[in-house]
Amino acid sequence: MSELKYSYKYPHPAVTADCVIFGFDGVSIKILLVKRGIEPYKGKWAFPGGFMRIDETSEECAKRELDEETGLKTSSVEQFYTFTDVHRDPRERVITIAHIALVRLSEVKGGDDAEVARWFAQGDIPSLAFDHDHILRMALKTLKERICFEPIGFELLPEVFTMSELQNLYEAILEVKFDRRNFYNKMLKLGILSEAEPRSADASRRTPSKYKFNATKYAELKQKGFRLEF
Amino acid sequence: MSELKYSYKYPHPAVTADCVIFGFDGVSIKILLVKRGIEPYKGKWAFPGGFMRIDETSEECAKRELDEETGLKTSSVEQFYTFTDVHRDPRERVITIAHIALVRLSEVKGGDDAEVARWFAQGDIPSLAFDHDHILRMALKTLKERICFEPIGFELLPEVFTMSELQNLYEAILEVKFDRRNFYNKMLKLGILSEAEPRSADASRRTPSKYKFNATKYAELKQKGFRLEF
DNA sequence: TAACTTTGTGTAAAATTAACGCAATAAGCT
DNA sequence: AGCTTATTGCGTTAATTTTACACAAAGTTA
Repeated sequence: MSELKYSYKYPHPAVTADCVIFGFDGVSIKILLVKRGIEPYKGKWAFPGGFMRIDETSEECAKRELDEETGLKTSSVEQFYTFTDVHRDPRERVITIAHIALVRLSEVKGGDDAEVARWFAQGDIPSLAFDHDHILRMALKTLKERICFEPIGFELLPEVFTMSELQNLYEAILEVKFDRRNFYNKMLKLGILSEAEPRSADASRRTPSKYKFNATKYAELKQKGFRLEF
Repeated sequence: MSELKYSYKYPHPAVTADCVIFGFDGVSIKILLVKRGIEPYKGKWAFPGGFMRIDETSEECAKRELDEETGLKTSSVEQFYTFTDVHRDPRERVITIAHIALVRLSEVKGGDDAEVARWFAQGDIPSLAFDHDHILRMALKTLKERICFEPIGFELLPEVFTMSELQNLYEAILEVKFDRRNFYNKMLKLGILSEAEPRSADASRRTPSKYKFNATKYAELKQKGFRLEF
């Protein structure tokens, strides 16, 4: 009555997919963690993730685990590094394909059990299970690099946003400060923003213009190979 | 007398590490392929690689396979993407962690069996085994990105090189042409080059200056976070 | 020998980036 | 209500960087 039904000539590592989930509340970056309910590292916070099934790709696995553990559904899931340290899991040899997921906080319904899944501010992350501290460092580094090549920010912002929100996002991810007016000019000149509404006449100075992401224009730019410089 | 000695409760994919090996002959990029001696894809060209052992990381595996299949030893091996398509190997479920290796052609001794391993010019690659065509496309894309952040070129060039060789390398990787004088100025201003010899007095105009990579200066630059713009 | 290539060293114009000014007006405070 | 502060749109100017070429010396090729 052995439960070990799957046998191989050579040892096979287990393969998992983990998800580093980023959100943005208009001011700072948030990261979603789940509290582990079982050993090892029971009670510690970790990234959602789990064992890859034999008939799914790592991205499919990451999305499935994300949904199962947090109820979030997002199309923006992409691998960024595979962690293969021999002793990263005390149970058996496990390698994990780590993914970055971007979700719109504005679309997240608050129904989650806060004891199980919680958003943490970037500077407020507790020590994590497994090698997830290491995974987090790599994820943050990757996010910084990607934001210069792809307008990933638009996956984090609501459909319609202000220039200040966009700037806050870039500043939060890149950990720098920009001059508001120069940032404004640079973004507009890029051409990947369109004004959401034609700025109503009664709008006063203090009411900011609303923008949205222009996917068509971005596709053209991407074709030529562009890069955001900061 | 079953040979299936390793058993698990759930199915485990096999994990391999593959190596896309780049070399540079002073003019163009070369890629090292090995001819497969066994099925599947027997007789087809492929990247060196093989199954990861249970006690080694993917990089250790990549280096070991590289050595075993081609006799090359290089320290510059780094993963760039993990390929997880469900049917990428007809035998069983195999995911592969793909690596980029950079080797100095000047240090490669020609003793290899040309029937088994051969350098191909970049535009001259035959159709490859498995999903290795896909892997190659990704590797070339990754190389283009990395060369803007790290002076990986210096792993491909001999210890001492001329400015033209360096420019040829950048042009080959990025598939663009630069103005010779502007490239020269930009590279010198960066400060990561030192003159190898103080340009002998009898050297005529046609004898180019020799440079080498200044690792100290690069470390300083890297600290600040730099980027090569092209 | 003539035509061409390769190398070192420039320079001037064009484009981009960085730094900052200012007025209008909403919001906060007493 | 009156005062201060913060936010937004729209500029300008100076510094820096990028781009496009010029030219002479000296090998190489035909």
